[in-house]
Amino acid sequence: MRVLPDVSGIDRCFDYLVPDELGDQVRVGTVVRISLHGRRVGGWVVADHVAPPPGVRLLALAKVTGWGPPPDLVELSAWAAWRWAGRRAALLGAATHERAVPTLAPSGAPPPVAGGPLDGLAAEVAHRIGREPVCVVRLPPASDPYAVVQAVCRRGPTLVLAPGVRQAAHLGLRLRRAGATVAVLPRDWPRARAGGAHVVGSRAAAWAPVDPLSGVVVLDEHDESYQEERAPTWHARDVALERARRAGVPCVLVSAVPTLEALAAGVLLTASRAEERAGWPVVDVVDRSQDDPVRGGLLSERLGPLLRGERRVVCVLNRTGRSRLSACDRCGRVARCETCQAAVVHTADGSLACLRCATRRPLVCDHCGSTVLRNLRAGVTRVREELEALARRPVVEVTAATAGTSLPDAGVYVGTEAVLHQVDRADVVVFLDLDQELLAPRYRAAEQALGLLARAARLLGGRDRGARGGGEPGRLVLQTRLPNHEVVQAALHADPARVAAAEHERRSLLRFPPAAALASVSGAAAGDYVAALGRPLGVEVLGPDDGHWLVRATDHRTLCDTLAATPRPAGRLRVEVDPLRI
DNA sequence: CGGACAAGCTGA
DNA sequence: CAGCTTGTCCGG
Repeated sequence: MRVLPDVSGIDRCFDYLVPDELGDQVRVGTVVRISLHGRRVGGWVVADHVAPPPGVRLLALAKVTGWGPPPDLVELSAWAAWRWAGRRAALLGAATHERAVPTLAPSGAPPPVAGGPLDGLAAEVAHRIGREPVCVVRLPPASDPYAVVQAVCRRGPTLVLAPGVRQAAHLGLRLRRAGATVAVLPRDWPRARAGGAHVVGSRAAAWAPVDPLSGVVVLDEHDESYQEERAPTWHARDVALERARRAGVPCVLVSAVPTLEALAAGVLLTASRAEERAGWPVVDVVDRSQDDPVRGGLLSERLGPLLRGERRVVCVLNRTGRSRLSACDRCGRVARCETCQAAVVHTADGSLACLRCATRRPLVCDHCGSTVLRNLRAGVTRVREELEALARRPVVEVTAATAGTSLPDAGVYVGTEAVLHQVDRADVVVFLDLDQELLAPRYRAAEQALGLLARAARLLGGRDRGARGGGEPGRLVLQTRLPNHEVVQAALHADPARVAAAEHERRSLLRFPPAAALASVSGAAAGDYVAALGRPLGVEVLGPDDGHWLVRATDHRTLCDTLAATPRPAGRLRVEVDPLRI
């Protein structure tokens, strides 16, 4: 047996003998313990009937721990280790239950899923998945994707991915109520391994066993939580696509705002224009291009009546703290750090702090000594105070720091994008400074901004939302100096294709994914590694920028072959293939 | 990763 | 030169 040890720092296999009494328990994927260099470590069987290298005396496996991934996922882990330039053990770890699984309960095989006739887009999906390997279903934010899931599940055991554990659990419940056998990952891993069940889960479930795999659905395909943040930075959507391709089964990518990666992978199916419009809220564009940039502030006149009513309002501002940029009211100079010249932020305790080098100083202009500083870029904490004055009712601040705590009930919330995860419904969502998203110095900024708008749209429901909210449609208010930006126009016209078209052109021109393949290389050993890459045809190296290099290649094959062919120098090194935030 | 072993440094 | 640290190598 060939075994890959689960030890960071060892990314190679060793051969062992299988004792006769364990023979029937050991197959490709089995989790075992082995003696390696005098110590006992865990590992996976990755091949059997191997010819060991000549001249080595084989040891016997020390123990069989239990069930691991099936052979197809063991093979997929080798592909993913290449694709994301990482250790194979990290991927096999994702494909394995966290606790030992010594035995499996026998699987029954009851009817996979019940349900009535499908209509509209779901019927179209049911029809097309027979002939298209990959379908991209653009479902407006307020639409329920359940019928699409159902359409795929009818074919047999299906892998369904949702961006969060909550959504996955909810979906599992609905499928069960419809009479299906469902394993909700990670809890029901042993049941999934036994086979005959649909499997639902979040990112890691891309590695869940499904037997026999009959189809794959990825919900909210654009959601960035599908990418693992630690290296190897594998993406559940791409793992799902490859799994489906290898198994020869359909893969359905669902999103209100499909990524260019998804659109490049399959055929696009959309609802009718009328249906798509109905699934987006009413959008109010507050054009601030004529407002004074310094004195205008973040709260336009349009907000007053919305805030003072009875409606539940969520305001989004992706800046924490009180002020991210201040200028002296007397001499007009921007407040900067005297040590490193970065802009200083105004902290809650009333001092100025540099986020780059941690220097602090009192609230004084370092040029003219004035103590009056004007707030040019208010953060959430400051805006909460201003909103409360304007709304004349309590305003609750929500940031990533308040996640997991129960939010106080209030009529108005203000927060970073975390507020869109923590509040589950709203009558009005206001993006106080959408330009910050539109102009963010990241190549995916437009897609990411539209993703935020889609998430906000889901809190609001469609423009035809029924009984709840007193019949008034939800409103999405966008404060911007760029009213003609394609992201604003896409939301306004419920037409995400406007962003896709503009982005496709831009990324082709600038050679950003999916028009090229990228990897970000950082860490103390990054320089040595990048030097060792050489300059193969079709590969270029950019940087370093702040200790990060970018490796760009014409396609993933070229990029990943080059990365795989380069030995890793000693020292810290992070290779991030397909970085989302650059 | 972590044990083994070798080479380098310190103090008597 | 013992006793310790630091570095490099390698595992079936």
